[in-house]
Amino acid sequence: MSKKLTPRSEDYSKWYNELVVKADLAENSGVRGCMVIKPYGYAIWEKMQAALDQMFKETGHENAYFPLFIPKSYLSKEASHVDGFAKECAVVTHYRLKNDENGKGIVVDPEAKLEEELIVRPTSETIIWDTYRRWIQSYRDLPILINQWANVVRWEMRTRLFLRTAEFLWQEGHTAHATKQEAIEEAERMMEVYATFAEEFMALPVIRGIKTESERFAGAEETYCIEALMQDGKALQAGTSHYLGQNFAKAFDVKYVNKEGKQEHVWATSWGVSTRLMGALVMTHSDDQGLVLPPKLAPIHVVIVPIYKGEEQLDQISEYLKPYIADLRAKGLSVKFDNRDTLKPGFKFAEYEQKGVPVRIAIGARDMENRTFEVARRDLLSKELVDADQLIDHIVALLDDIQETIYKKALDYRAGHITEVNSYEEFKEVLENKGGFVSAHWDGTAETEAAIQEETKATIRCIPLDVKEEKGSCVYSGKPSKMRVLFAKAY
RNA sequence: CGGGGUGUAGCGUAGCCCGGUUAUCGCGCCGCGUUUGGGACGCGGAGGUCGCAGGUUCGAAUCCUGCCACCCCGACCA
Repeated sequence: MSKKLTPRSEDYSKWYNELVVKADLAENSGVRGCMVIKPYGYAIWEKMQAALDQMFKETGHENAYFPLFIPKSYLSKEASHVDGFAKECAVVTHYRLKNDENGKGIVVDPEAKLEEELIVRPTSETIIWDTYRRWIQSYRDLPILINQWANVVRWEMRTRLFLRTAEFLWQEGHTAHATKQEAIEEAERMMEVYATFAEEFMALPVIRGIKTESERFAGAEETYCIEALMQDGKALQAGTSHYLGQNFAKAFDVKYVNKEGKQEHVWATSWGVSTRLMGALVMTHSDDQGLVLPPKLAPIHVVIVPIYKGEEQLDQISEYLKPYIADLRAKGLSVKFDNRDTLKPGFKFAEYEQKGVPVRIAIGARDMENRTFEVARRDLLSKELVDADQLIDHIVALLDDIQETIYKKALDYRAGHITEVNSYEEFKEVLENKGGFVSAHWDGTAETEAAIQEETKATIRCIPLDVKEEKGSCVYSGKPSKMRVLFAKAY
């Protein structure tokens, strides 16, 4: 790497991009704003998918799949929804190419213009609600609890690897309920699922909260979110869950007959997390040597690097290791034995550190003689000798410890970067010099929110769910305020 | 979409302002040998539409025009 990488440096974006590329997660594809997710990066995404999918199933959801293309007219049925997405839609206008008559290669066949343009989904509310209309007649058909794993396209002005790509992978849940209360509970439940996933699997502490009206999802009545803090002091929205009220049901005329025989519009939610979580993972735990992966999401838990002279010694080590590898795998661990002969151990050490493999075992003639293994942990970059007899138990416990340690580290960092302020001067000073979340009183108006954003680039990340009632006055307007909200500069 | 910057081998780059031999260097890659407890060394070798398309010129990586991609800042956003 060309310069020392530090997550706190001004050049954070460079650090981030280099780290992602060097750690073999992803790269820019050259197709505007799209990324190639490499196998190692995708393996992490698959781990995330598996964990989330199980949590969705445990909360009663099923997977389904809806079309990529959305007729333009669908999008305009819900007024605020179209306002929110119209400016970033990819539009399909034709369905055929032909050879240019002047021999200039392939051109769009003007004869093949679509009667109605198709939008590449930026999110699937509209096409799903158009479908739900046909599926729902009676209260007996409710609730519908469906999740979709898909890709979506948002023609963003500016893209950033993992955090904001033109095409991204995500899951979107879309549920329909007979009552308002049930829908609100669903939206809150899924926010909690996301928070649990972030904290237990990603080792990423998050703040549960609700968005202000101006930050709300286009078409939602309430947007719940989990907000995380990155190492450079910027906030990142890691997941959202929306209570949609009856907005989409009314726009798409989705009604059901209740027990009393009366027609009613259904109540809706939608919720999603995306490959942005990969960005959160990188930016939360990484250090100057590369990635640090939480064991629960690491594609490789343990890498074993042999240290030897000559083929004969390598064979001896391979043979010696067999039962240990089998035992580790029997514990459900993903173990890689790196017996590549062309690279020196030091090179391999550095490579796996860059990739964030949680535990590394080094084994050579000396260790076999002493019946020990050299065990190194990625998070602390420390090494110790472990008795061969205790290896398996040690590794299992070590992985748990790493998961917990990096979570605590991130939690401590965040705790040190939530600052209560009581004046606008202090507000600006903390934002400028320290970063992180700024907890401040706010008068509740969109005008104040916009003015603060204009002047400081900070937005209200959320009104935390566990906020305490507390009399105060708005840091900006001085008007009375009942509680503090969290501001931050955000990605 | 507005402002700024960059584009030369897989990666990182020199050369560009001021046009002129065979386009520079490092890493990586291939072969052989020696190595292997923290990113090895020697010798030999391969690899280039200088982002793309036009133009100016006897001659363009270098000057001009257009386009594309990427990076940064802004507006927008998961």
